[in-house]
This record gives sequence, C-alpha cells and structure tokens, in this order.
Amino acid sequence: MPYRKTEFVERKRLATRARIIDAATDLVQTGGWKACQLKSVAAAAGVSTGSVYTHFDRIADLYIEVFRDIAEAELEVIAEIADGPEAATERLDVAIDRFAARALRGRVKAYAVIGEPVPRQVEVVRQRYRRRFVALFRQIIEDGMAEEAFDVQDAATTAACTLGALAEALILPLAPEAEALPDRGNALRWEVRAFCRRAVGARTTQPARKLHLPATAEEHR
Amino acid sequence: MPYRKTEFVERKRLATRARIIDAATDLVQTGGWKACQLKSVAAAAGVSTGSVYTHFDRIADLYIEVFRDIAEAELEVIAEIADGPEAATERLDVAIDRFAARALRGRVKAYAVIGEPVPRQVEVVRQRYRRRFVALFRQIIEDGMAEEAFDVQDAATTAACTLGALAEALILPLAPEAEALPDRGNALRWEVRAFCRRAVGARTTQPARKLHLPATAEEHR
Amino acid sequence: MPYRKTEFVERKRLATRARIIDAATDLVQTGGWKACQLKSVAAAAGVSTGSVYTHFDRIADLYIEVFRDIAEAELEVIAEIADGPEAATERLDVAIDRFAARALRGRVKAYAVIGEPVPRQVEVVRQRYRRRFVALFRQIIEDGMAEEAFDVQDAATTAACTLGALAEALILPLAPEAEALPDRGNALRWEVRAFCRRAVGARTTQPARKLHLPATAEEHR
Amino acid sequence: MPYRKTEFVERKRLATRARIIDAATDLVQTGGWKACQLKSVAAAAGVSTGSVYTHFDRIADLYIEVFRDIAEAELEVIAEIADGPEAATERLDVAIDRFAARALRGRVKAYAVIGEPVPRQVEVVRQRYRRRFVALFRQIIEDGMAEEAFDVQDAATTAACTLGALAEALILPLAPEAEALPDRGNALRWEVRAFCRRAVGARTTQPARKLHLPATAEEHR
DNA sequence: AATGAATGAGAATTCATTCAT
DNA sequence: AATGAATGAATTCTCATTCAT
Repeated sequence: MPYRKTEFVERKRLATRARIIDAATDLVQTGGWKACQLKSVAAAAGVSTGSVYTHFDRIADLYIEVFRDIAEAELEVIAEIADGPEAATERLDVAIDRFAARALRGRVKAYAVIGEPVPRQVEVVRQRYRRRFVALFRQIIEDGMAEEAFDVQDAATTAACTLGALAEALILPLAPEAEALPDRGNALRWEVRAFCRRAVGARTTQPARKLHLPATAEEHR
Repeated sequence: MPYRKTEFVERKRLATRARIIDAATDLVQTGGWKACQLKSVAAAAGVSTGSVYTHFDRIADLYIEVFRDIAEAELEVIAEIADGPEAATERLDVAIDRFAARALRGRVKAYAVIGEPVPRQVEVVRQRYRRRFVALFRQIIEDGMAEEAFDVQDAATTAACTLGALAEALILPLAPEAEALPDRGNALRWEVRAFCRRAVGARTTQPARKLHLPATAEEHR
Repeated sequence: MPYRKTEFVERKRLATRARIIDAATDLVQTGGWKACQLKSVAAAAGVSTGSVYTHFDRIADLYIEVFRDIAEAELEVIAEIADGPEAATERLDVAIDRFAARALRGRVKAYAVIGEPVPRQVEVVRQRYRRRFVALFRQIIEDGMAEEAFDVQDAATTAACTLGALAEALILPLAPEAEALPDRGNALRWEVRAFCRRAVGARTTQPARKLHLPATAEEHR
Repeated sequence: MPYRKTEFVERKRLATRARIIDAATDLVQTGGWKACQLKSVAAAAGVSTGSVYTHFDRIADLYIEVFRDIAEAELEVIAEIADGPEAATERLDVAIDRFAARALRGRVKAYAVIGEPVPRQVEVVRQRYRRRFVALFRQIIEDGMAEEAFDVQDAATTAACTLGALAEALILPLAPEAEALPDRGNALRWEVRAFCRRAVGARTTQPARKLHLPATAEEHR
C-alpha cells in the first residue's frame, strides 16, 4: 500500500510552521528583532534549530514572513477603508483613526513594524510596506482632489507626509524606551486626525468627532 | 610660566579622539552602521583597536558620540531658525525648507540619522534627538498659536506629526534601496512645505514661493 | 503453480533500489560526490529519504555500491582483455588502449572513480578496485615474462606502476579544474602505450599503430 | 613614548602561527584531512578558535598552507636533483630513488599529499603541485632526449606517467587502510627505478645498483 | 513499506573586548 | 599610553539519521 500523505501530517507540518512563526513574532514583539534569533525561536517554538530550516531556507526568510504577517494585517485594515465607497474626507478620517487606534493598542507590534531597527533583509520588505501604505493614502487623496474636497496637491508626496505624520506621532513615542502614555490615546487620535485633515486641505463640513466614535467602537471589540 | 607637558599630551589625546570619531562618522555615512565596526574604525583612524578603548569604554559609546555629532549639526540649524525673531509662519517655512534642503543634499547623512536602522544602544539617543527636533517645531507652533497665525492645536502632537511628515517624505524614499530622485528636489520641498503649512492651519498671507528662494540660496553656499 | 505475490514485491523492491543507485550515479558523475547527498539522491530517484534507508543501512553503503557499479564496469573491460588468449604484448597494448579510450571518452566517470576525492568510507573500496586493476596488469606482465616477451621484473610492483602511469597521464589532467584537452586524445593514447610497452621491456616486433586502430574502432561503437 | 612593535611580539605571533600550522599538519598526518577541523586544530595548538582567524582568513587557507608546506619540501628535493649538472640518466635515477625513499619513510605524510582525498579548495593546490612535479620530470626527460640517452617521446606525457607510476607504486599501497609493507622498501625502490628507466628508454651503460647506494645513504641520515 | 518532518550534533565564521608587551 | 594578537561566546547553516503516521 503506497504511502499517501495524510491530511494529519500536512496539518501538523503547518502547525509547526505556525508555531515557529508565532514564537518568532512573540520574540520580536517582546524583545525586538535582536531577540528573534534561531536558537531562541526554536526553543520558544519547542522545535529543534534544524526544524526551522525545513520551513525556511534561511533565517531571514522567517523574519520576512513574520514582518509580512504583522504588516499585512495592518495594511488590510487600511486597504478596506481606502477602497470603500465613502467620500474621500470620510475615508481619510476613518483610515487615520483606525490606524491610530491599532497602533495605540498594539504598541510594541506597531513599533516593531514601523519604528524598530530591522535586520538588513527585512528592511527591504519594510520599505515595500511603507510604499503600500503610502499608495493607499494617495488613493484617498487623489479621490479627494477629484471630488474637489481637498486642496490641489502632489498626492504622492502628501500621502508620504501623512504616513510619516501618523508614524511619528503614534508609534515612535511609543518605543520601548519611551515612557508609557497615560490615557492620552483618544486625544492623540483626535489631534492626529485633525492635523491630517488640515494638511490635505479637507473642507470639513461635518464635525469631526462624529466620525470618530463608530470607528473606535468597532476597534475596541 | 613653565611649559605644561600635560596640556600638550591632552591636546594630542583629544586629537586622536577626534580622529576616531571622524573615521567612524565617515564609515557610517559611507556604508551605514554595519560598516562602522571597531576594527575598521581603528584602521581608518590609524590607531589600534586597543587605543579606541582608552577613549571609549565600549564601542556603543563611540556610536553614540558619532550619532550625536551628526545629529547635533542638523539640530542646530533648525534650532537657530526656531529661535529667530521672525513670525512663526515664516520660521516654520524656513525650518522646513532648510531641513528639506539638507536632507536632499546629504541623503546618506540624513538617512543615517533618521532612517537607517541603528545599533540598539544608539536607538535611545536617536529617540532623544527626535524629541529635540519635535521640541523645536513645537516651539514654533506654540508661537504661531499665540500669534493667532495657526489653528489651535496640541502643539506637542502636531510637532511630532510635522517631523514625521518631513522624515517620511524626504528621507525614507531616499533609502539606499530606493531609486534616486531625479530632480524633483525643489518640487518636493515646495510640496512638503505646503503640506505642513496647511497642517498647522497657517493663515498664509504672503505667497509661499517667495520665502523659498532666499532659504535655498543660503543653503547652496 | 500459484502466483507468488512476494516475487512481484521483491522485483519492485529491486527496481526501486536500482533507481536509487542510478540516481546517485548520475549525481556523482554530474556534480561529483559532493552533489551526491541523501536528499538529492532521494529526490532524483523519486523516493523519500526514509525509503533509501530500507535499501541501505547507511548512506556510505549506497556510496560504496555506486562506486562499485561504476568501477566494476571499467574493471570488466580490462579483465576480459587480460584473460584473453592473445600474446601478453598484445594484451597489454589493447588493455592500455582500451583503458585510455574509455577514460578519455568518459572523463567525469573515470575521474569520479580514480581521481576525485571520495568520501572516507568509499576510499577503502577504491583501494580495493585499484588493487584489482593492478592484479589484471600483473597477470599480463607475468604472462609476458613467462613468454620471455617482457623483461624480468617484480610484476606486482610493475603492474602498480602501469596503472599509476595510466591514471596520472589520462585521468588527473582531466580533473574539472583542468582545461579540456583539444584533440590530443589519440596522440596521448599512443604515447602512453609506448611508455608502458617500454616500461615492461616488451620486445615489440609488430608496429604499434596497427594494434591501435581496431581497438579504437570497437571502442567507438 | 609611542608603541613600537617589538621583535618579541612579532616572534610570538609567528610562533603561534607556526603552532597552528604544526598542529594542523599533525592532525592531517594522523587522522587525515577530516581530522583537521577548526576546533581540533585550535585545541591541538593550544589557541582559541578565533585566534586561528587572526592568521588565516578562512580555514581553507590554513589547509592550503599545510598542504603547501608538506608538498613544497618534497618538491624541493626533486627540484634540486632535476636542476643538477649530472647526466639525465643519473638524475632520473636519483630523483626517483629519493622520491621513493622519502615516500617510504614518511608514509602518512606522502599519502596525505598525494593519495588522500583533500578538501575541495586544497584539490586545486594539489593539482598545481602535481603539475610542478611533472614539470621536473619532464625537464629531465627532455634533457635525456637531447643527450640521446632516452628514446624520443612526448616528454610531457611521459613525465606524467612517471609521476603516476611512482605515486601508485609507492604511496597508494601505503594508504592507512593498507597493511604495512614489511621490509620490501629497498626492493620496491629498485624495482620502480628500473621500471621508469626502461619506460623512458634510458640506455643504461652502468649497472643501476651503483647509483642507488649513495643516494640511499644520504637519505638515511 | 513508505513518507518526509523533525532532529541535533557539528562546522565555520564574526567581532567586541581583554591583556601582555 | 599604545598596540594588536588572542579570546570565546554567539550565531547561522548543514545533513545523515530517526520515527510517528
């Protein structure tokens, strides 16, 4: 009877792979990329070092996967908003707010993705994600200009500025070394949103706070 | 007054120290922090590795010094502008433009300070400098509010946003991996300035382009 | 007579075993022993690594088998000649020429058997084959002495010298690193044969070249 | 007072380097190249593994040095003979005899250089030395032809054959796995010399044994 | 029997730091 | 004080072998 790879085996393999990624992710978020080394990952995942190599050709590939996993989740949230049917002004508001909310909740995670020094090979991937984030904001801004709701501007540059503003205001002050924010979270979110709204020259007709609350509620689930 | 041998010795000692820092700085700007290793630094400075240890207790101390030297120069330029007697609107314009001009001219340097992953111990110092940059922008923004030239806002947050916008738009696209900007430099500077002016709600009464030219000229010296 | 399932199974088992050996042989001849690693062999043979272990207790056993297969074929060619009814002088000529022709045609194969560094455990087998080659030449030389066609000599030593002369002249210059011979092949074969004929003190009565051609023709089939 | 690298320090450095090479050489000769690994070498030399890297950029460089050291010594002995003023016939005799005597005395050493599988990077060096040995024999053979003391032949090929004959007869039977020769040494030397003399078609006018003894005597010092 | 994921003992290499001179 | 050889812990990667399914 020829061997037939059982679903069980495949499932187990994937589980191991997932355990490795999870362990690595944990280590990154706890102690930064420096803590995410082969030996530690293997130990934390409860596998041998060699085992890691049955799933990843080189340790950098694991890093990239970890980074991608974290970053992709964040990106998707924003992508969904950017692609929505709402007016550009609203989409900008919601995107920023959601980004902010997630960053504030998952401080270390956000820092690991955007703020923290990463191994050389991951840096390339990080740049790619930055660019994808920028592309989403750019899309919103271009829509806003088309709707004549935003000032005329070079959307590419402006979108980069927007991401930068978000990152600097929300993530970097949250570096491990920085003292924890007390509960300025909500104020911060409001402030950053206002900054960006002004920055793109959005002609606000509705009070900004209205938009904030539903997004937040959803976020707190 | 007898000649004091110690003074001569001390002077020489400082000269050596400076040579080490210079060598390390060069290496960082040429090949990034990764290229700034003890052996290379010592070789480039024309001293032995052991000698480095008479000036710095650990390699991290040298790194910090190097970082500080690079960053301090950038900071001073902005500080001078922030502390100037001009109206906040003008100071903001000039500060941004100067920051942009320097970043665009000295890509590698700016990237090394703000964009590039740094050794763990330097990260702390980097955060400190970011905060000092933010403090300068904050000062301008608070003045602007006092002058009723800017919108009312939380200057601390807004200032962080401003720095972030600058960094993302000017420096990160300039990472080694990124393709070189052709000559978008001037357009970029103008765009970023416009973004920030809107972002703080500056009531522009003068045409923005006017301010640009003198600053640039000065920068090209 | 009832159909015996075991026979079918056994046949299949042997077929798999053969596939493994063939795959390994290919790998050795293509990329040397270094390329002949368990995983590659298994992949090339279309079986799992674990399966290899049902046919060979250890990888070294496979190596030995592979070596043996390659070497045995070469040995048989020479053995047939050595055991032939011809005069010793002629047998020596033909044996050398055939050896040379095969070596020159199948550079990699010959190199893998005689020239290339082999894994430790194979080395023993290689020595054994060398000794068997030597034994064949020895037989010819002893016959030659009995026929009073060769000088009196210690056939054991002389036979070893003969094999060595062949190997060095024909195979080692053909190492992967060596530049390919243009078309010196025929000249080389003639020269080596002359060397060996003189070395054993063969009293040549026939023109040497005559012998060459038929051997070659046969070889080119 | 500026530091001036003392002779003592330099001497010590060289001593360490020598200790490493010696240790490696010992290991090779005792257990073959496989036994010559970084950790073992370092331990045997009484230094740290890192220390090896202050003398050799990579372990292969050490291997090459070890190989070269052993091989060069052998080569020089033959070179001196080949370059001597004597008649070609005599030089061939002496060269072979000296080569044989040294090989028989230092079995393991000779095997390590010529017979044993070597790490990939060393193989290139080994080929080079083989070629240099061949060049020496070729020189003798060409001189012999010029003196009309040897048959007309392609000296390049013939020289390779000669080296091969020597190696196979003297060294390969002496592989670690092979059973030790009793005291056939002298007979072997005589026999190999006779083989080679015939092989090049040397017209011997003097009894061969005469030449043998002085060379041997010298060798036994 | 067959499978191939998992194993884990190596092996080489790097580099800040120390210390005898 | 200067030197740079020596250190050795830390890290990645390899690959024959085992074993649960």
